[in-house]
Amino acid sequence: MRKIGKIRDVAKEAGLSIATVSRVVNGATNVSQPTRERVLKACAKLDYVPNPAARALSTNKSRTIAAIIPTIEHSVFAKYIAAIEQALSERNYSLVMAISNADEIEELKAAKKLLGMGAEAFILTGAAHSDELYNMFERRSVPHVLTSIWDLRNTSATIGYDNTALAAQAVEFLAARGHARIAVIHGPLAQSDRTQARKTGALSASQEHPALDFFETTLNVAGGKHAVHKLLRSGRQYTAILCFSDVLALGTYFALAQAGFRIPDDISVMGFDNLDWSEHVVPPLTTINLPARRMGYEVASQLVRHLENSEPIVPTLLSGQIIERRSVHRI
Amino acid sequence: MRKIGKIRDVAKEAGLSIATVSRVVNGATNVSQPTRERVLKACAKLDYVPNPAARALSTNKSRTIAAIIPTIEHSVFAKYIAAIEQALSERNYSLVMAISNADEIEELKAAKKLLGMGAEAFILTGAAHSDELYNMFERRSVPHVLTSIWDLRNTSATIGYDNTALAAQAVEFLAARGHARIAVIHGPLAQSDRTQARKTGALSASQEHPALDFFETTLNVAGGKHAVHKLLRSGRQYTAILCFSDVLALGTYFALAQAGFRIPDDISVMGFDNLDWSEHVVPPLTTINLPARRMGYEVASQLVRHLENSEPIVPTLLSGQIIERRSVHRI
DNA sequence: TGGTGTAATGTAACCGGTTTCATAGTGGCA
DNA sequence: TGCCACTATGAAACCGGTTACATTACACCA
Repeated sequence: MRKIGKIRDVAKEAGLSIATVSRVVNGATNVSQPTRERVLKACAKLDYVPNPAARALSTNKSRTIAAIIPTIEHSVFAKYIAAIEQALSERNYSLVMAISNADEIEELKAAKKLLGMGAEAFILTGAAHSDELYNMFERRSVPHVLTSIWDLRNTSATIGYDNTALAAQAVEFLAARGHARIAVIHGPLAQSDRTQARKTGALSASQEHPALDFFETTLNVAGGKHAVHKLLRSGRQYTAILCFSDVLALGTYFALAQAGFRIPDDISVMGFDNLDWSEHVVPPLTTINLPARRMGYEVASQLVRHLENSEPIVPTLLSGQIIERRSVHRI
Repeated sequence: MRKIGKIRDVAKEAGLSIATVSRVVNGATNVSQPTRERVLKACAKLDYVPNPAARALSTNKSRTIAAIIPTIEHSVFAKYIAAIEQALSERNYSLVMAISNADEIEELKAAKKLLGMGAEAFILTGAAHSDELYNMFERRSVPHVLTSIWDLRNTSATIGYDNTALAAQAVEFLAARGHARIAVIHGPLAQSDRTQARKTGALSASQEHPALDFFETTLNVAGGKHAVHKLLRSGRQYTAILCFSDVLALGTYFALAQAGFRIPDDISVMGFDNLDWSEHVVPPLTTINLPARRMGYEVASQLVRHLENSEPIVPTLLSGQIIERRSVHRI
């Protein structure tokens, strides 16, 4: 097993100084062609890879960006993280990731750790974060962006959707198709300002009509099922169920099937997210497309541009659209 | 905005040497209590956080472990990654992640980048990796473990399941319930040695009886649906469908519903993975539980123990079990 | 009382790069 | 031929920690 060379070894091997080796490795232009080749040959021979810590120490740059997400076990976040990783990778940055379980304390702890590990910038989800976290970012002037939301009044840059408007559109969409009594199923409000925003949006679009009843549950298939059971037991007649996540809609599909309801003949169902399987359920799910992948890509590339060229981070609204499929019926 | 202090500033503030500050920060025991307190106060006052690059440079440790996964958009990987992250986090390590899209070239590129970013160890998926990757690990003696598989003959440590045996068990399970003609739906063989192993296992358990037909498709809900369409068009009468992933099983459920088949009365369906929604589909899916979370945890903790105490990495078999629910019918 | 062992602290070398600045070498031009 | 401008290269300072080793101070004991 050959010994792995350091820059000094490479310099010795090539009969040059370490400064020249460094120049070649970093692609400086003021190196003559023959010299460059000698260095490259020596590098290859010694299997040289620059020590990242040394490099980070002297340049004061780690080329590492941190993302903290509430959970990865919801495919909308998985898509989003995949896009971030890809975008960073293309720009030769690395992603360090932590999962907060939608808990501000855990998030703060994770952020400290990631900062202490050299992250140069942070990608967060939503607007709700501990003051201490914001203070820390402020004091150390750590660039960061809030995603999945779009809010120009926020002091931090936001790149994401207008959850309020989108939920309002969904309600309007159902109302326009004659639905007057709608059950809304959503995840835990306490854990997600985005869910809150959607609820607000739905309410603002209804104004008594259509009538909206909200059912809070856990954000998974089981939660969707439970909510439907509850809603069925309530005895009220709903003509449509609006789920604030396709995952809940999937649970809704199964609970309704079990109870003998046909979609959309007996009751309509609408989702939110447009996950990759949404068009393949039966009947295909009418939902709102959230460009999670584009969001991840956008955040990552803006952050890199900011770090490399000090370009400002511009708050960006990503537009969602209603995807009409077969699960909503016109009354 | 206060200036963030370096170790020298802290030393000056406390009226001590940088060595003492370093000792306190790193929890060395040979520091007197009053001194420790003075240092801590100075640290707090200057908001001191050790520079990770400097630390990594002098200790030659980055406390960073890399994981390369084929895709994150399959929830079994998401669960697994979440567990890795959690385990590493508890031990004060960081996770850097890359996605290979099941492509050896991409994987190699990612590994180089992550190594060049300071990863101390690697977590890979499956056994199929480029020779160059193995050589690189060899030359630089990078600790690594292969997951999702278990193979004592592999020169690298493996921590995972015995895919072959598990698939065989699944076939035996169906055979024992009287199924003589089984359709097996699986993802792309070329991309996954685990899928290949499962196919091998299924074949070894059948020996002509039960008869097995294999349907290769994409690894998602749409793929499951397409495979079922094809299988239905084939005209053969299958009494059971075995899916090598619950995701495919979900597609199968919808395709069968669409075609007017009832599960399990008309045809049985069995899955593989036991994703969190598998027990909530209707009927609840009989499947094989793969302890993805435990696997992630195990890999991460073994790797950390290896890095910190040079403990050897011991290949570990994680047992999967058949979870019998309602989707398989006894003939 | 002097010697010795031990605990607490300081000094300085070192980790492996990048980068500033100095210097050597070269060709062009008067 | 001598000077200049410019390119290619090298020497050394520096990044911010850790740690081996030196030093100091003090308690204990013969």
